[in-house]
Formats: sequence, structure tokens, C-alpha cells
Amino acid sequence: MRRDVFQAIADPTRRAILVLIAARAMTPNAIAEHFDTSRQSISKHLRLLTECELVSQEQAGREIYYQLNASKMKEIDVWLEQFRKIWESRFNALDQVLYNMKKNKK
Amino acid sequence: MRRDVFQAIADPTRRAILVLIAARAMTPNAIAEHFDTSRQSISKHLRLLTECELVSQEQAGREIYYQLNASKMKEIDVWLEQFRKIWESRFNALDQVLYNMKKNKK
DNA sequence: TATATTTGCAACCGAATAGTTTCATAAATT
DNA sequence: AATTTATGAAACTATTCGGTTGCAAATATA
Repeated sequence: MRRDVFQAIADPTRRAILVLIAARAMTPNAIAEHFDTSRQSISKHLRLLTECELVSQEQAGREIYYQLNASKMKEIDVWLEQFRKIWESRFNALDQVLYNMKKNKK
Repeated sequence: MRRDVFQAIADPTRRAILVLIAARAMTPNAIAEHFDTSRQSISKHLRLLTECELVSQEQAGREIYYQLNASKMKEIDVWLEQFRKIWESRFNALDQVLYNMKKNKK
């Protein structure tokens, strides 16, 4: 099974979990209440997120609080960095389209 | 079939394609030469990337040049934005761990 | 101590995914 | 006109994925 951050954020439920626990650490049960799926399926998502280090656990009695490891998100940001200079320039594909539309109006 | 940018960049071959054509537009054949897979499989990746608008085509005779639509990458950046303030603060998970380690040494 | 609660894990299922092989189409070359 | 080249699409396959159901372990509560 592939276990990298890119694979992890591909699933919309996992992205929602990350946003949810960004505010504060939560237990699997509490997280599952926010979704239309079973607790066990959330548990599986949390395992994957843990394995790729996007979240970490903290045990409190029989409860386990899952918290976001935001610094791991930097990996995505680092990969995006190489494209940032392109989309910030005036010569990316979209700008080119808009430029051509404008030109054709004249 | 899901066709969003997050799904698109989940596959390592597709990420490599995006990096490859970021420098300059390329034909499917030229792209395929850089990988250990068939031309047809690259063609399928290009179709998916086209459908989610991460790349666009430009026909030149019987050749088709695929070019990156970098501005579409912004969608990932926008989603990442909400976490940026967290990982830039001193209170993300990793900093907390380091803080605790330091504290316990005393 | 008996019971309830919180959680993870394994087995299973249907759908999606990435790849291959084969074929059709269109443009360039001979 | 016949052949070669560049490409996309369809059919098929093995693997992965997301979900469910059922169960076991550990902690809290009665």
C-alpha cells in the first residue's frame, strides 16, 4: 500500500478529517460523528494518516486524541514550490488564453 | 471516475509528467520515453490530467503538444493555505515534541 | 466483579485504478 | 497510392481502495 502525503490527501474524507482536527485534537468517535460513514472506516483513514505522519496520536485513558501534524503538510508545499514561479508569471496557460481572447476582440 | 487535482497528483507518474512538461510542452511519445511504461499508459494519464485541466493540448500536424496549466495548481495551494498559519506557528505538533524534549531534560 | 465504552484489526465485497494488448484514425513520407 | 508515424480508444486483467460486518482488547463505570 502506498503511503505518501499525496496519496493521503487524494481522498475527500481524509482531507475533511485533516481540516477538522486542525482546530483541535479529536477522538475517532468524535470525528466519525461529523461524517456519514462508520467509525471503523474513519479508523482506517486515521491509520493511513498516522502511517504517513500527517497526524499523531495521544492516549488519554481509553480515548485516543488525534492531532494534525501540520509540518508534514510542508512536503506538499515544497513540491508545489517548483510550479509557483510559473503560475505567478504572466505566461502560464490561463493567462495566455485570456491574452488571446483580448487580442481577438480588437 | 473522480477527476479532481488531488486525485490527479496522487499518482507518482502523473506528478513526474507535470514536472517534465513544466519546462516545455511535449508530445506523448516524447513524454513516454522518460518512463518505464507504455505510450498508451502515458496517454491515459494525459487524458486524466486534461480532464481535470492540469494540462492542455495544442495540435501541430499529427503531433499533439501537452503543456502544463500551472494556474490550476493554485487549487492545491489554496487548500494548503488554511494549514500554512499552523505550520508556521511555534505550536505545531513537531515543535511541541521538541519543546517537551527540552523541558524534560531540565 | 460484571457491564458498558472506546478503540483497533481482520475478513470480506464491490468499485476504481494503472497497466497491457489490440485496433482505428489521421497526418506525414515514400 | 502505399507505407510509416503519432495518437487515442476499447477491452481485458491484476491490484488497490473505501467501505461494511464482526470480533478482541483495554479502560472506565456500576
